[in-house]
Amino acid sequence: MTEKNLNIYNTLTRKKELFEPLHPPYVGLYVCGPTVYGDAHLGHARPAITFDLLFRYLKHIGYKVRYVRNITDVGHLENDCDDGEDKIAKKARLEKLEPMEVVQHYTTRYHQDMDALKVIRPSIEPHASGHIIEQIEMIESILDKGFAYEVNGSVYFDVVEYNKKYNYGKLSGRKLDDLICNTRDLEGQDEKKNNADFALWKKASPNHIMRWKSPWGEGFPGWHIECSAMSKKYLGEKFDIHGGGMDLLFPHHECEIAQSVAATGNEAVNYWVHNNMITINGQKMGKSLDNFITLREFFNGNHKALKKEYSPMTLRFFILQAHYRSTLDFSNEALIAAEKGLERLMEAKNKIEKIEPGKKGNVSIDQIKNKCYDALNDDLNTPIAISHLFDAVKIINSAFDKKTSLDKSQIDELSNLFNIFLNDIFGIESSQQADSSDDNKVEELMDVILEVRKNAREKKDFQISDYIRDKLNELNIEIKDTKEGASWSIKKS
RNA sequence: GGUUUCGUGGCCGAGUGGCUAGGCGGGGGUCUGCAAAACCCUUCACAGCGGUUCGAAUCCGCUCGAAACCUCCA
Repeated sequence: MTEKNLNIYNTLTRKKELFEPLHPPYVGLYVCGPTVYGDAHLGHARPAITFDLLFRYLKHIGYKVRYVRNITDVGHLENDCDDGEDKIAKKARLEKLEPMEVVQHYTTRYHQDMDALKVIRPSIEPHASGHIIEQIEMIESILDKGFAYEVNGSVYFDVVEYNKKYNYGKLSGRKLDDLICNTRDLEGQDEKKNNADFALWKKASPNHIMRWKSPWGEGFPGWHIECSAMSKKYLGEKFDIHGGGMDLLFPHHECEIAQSVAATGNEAVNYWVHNNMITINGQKMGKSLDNFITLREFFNGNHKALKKEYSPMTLRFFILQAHYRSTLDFSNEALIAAEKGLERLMEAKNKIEKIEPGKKGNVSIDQIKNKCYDALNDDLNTPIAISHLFDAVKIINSAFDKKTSLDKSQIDELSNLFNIFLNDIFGIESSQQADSSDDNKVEELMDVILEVRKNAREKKDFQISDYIRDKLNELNIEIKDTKEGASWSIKKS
């Protein structure tokens, strides 16, 4: 199909590297998913869309991809909570719900939001709570290898011991000595041999709701073990790509490396890929900073920082217009700009089939296509690829206006270009679904209205024709008079 | 304090030794009954100071400023 010369930035080496899977044509991809204790915000959309793009592109260039993205429903400590109660448990008590009820609620809503963004669901979406046994097994093998110790029903990873044989900090560029000196004092710290050690298993306090039996008593798994255990289970001891947000680099991913190496002796991941943050007023949008805007709020415009609502496709396009390793700053202006740009792109796409074929034009669609592939092969450079699609927009518009001419094969190539890149790879789809039978009625109705208006215009009765246009405009239906007659579309705002 | 990044035009964002990024906005024009759309033209740039080089926004150094991580976070 195409040359598989995808280059991807590997955080481990801090370089762009040619992507070569361990077992072609199969590719194993693991991405850290959400902790389901609240609605997803714009920040959550970034890794979802970034790795959706990678998933789509890998498949497009011919790989068979198993994409695993976990749901974290256990194990994250609340920072203001002294008894080691995890986030899910805390929320559950506040709302007097079963923890699993909270998990189910927010998982469903997460799925709805991701579906709206046209994020393809992963091949496997394992829950941490469903893999307690696997996590316990992994902890046992780390204990067996002598890289962990048990204290009081909790098990900690012995970073110092591990660092004697391996290199703790290789991913994030940290040195163990600095870590030991610089770590803050936290609850339960006194149980650890060293500050830098981290929990593999935590003993549950009496009021802790989420608890499981283990060889060390009742408790719950540590902060990082789920990803190691589940990636091993579904992708093997060694797999190709592990993704996630940059904020997970340390300690989460660093600990994952240590756990896998300690348990199996193998470096599990070949390529570490990290997306950057979305910022708001120059600061990371995040749960703890309380400066986040949920996806639902974007979709319906219900947030004081939003001037209007923004469609899922606008958000998707907004995210794709920046390179995934750059920070992306949110603002209404930027989103409106993205919305308009996307509209231009979509309108051009819809015009392709209406172009009348003529003489072969002096443009190379193939060249644009190759440039798009080059851009994506260069560490998924979507902004560049999109800029080439805008070049194609100019070609389309000018042919549609009969200022230039394209032959049948060029028109087909354009259609193909947009189908491949805009739809298949970028996952941008028309937000106007024409799938219900009601829409046919609307279609017929609009034909009648436009016919009336056309007659009025021919009689130069512009009062009537403008009245129709203005009234429809009030209903968010926009009329455009082109040389081929009037067309209508529903405005998104 | 340590680790890792970044600082591009009115806004968002690519690029990274010499060749137009792109989008949005602003200005002018063509088209149109008027609009809208489209098309054409146009404006505004690489934080500062040194250095390397025939040539730097791009490499190096310093200064200033910002962010992420070091604690749950996408």
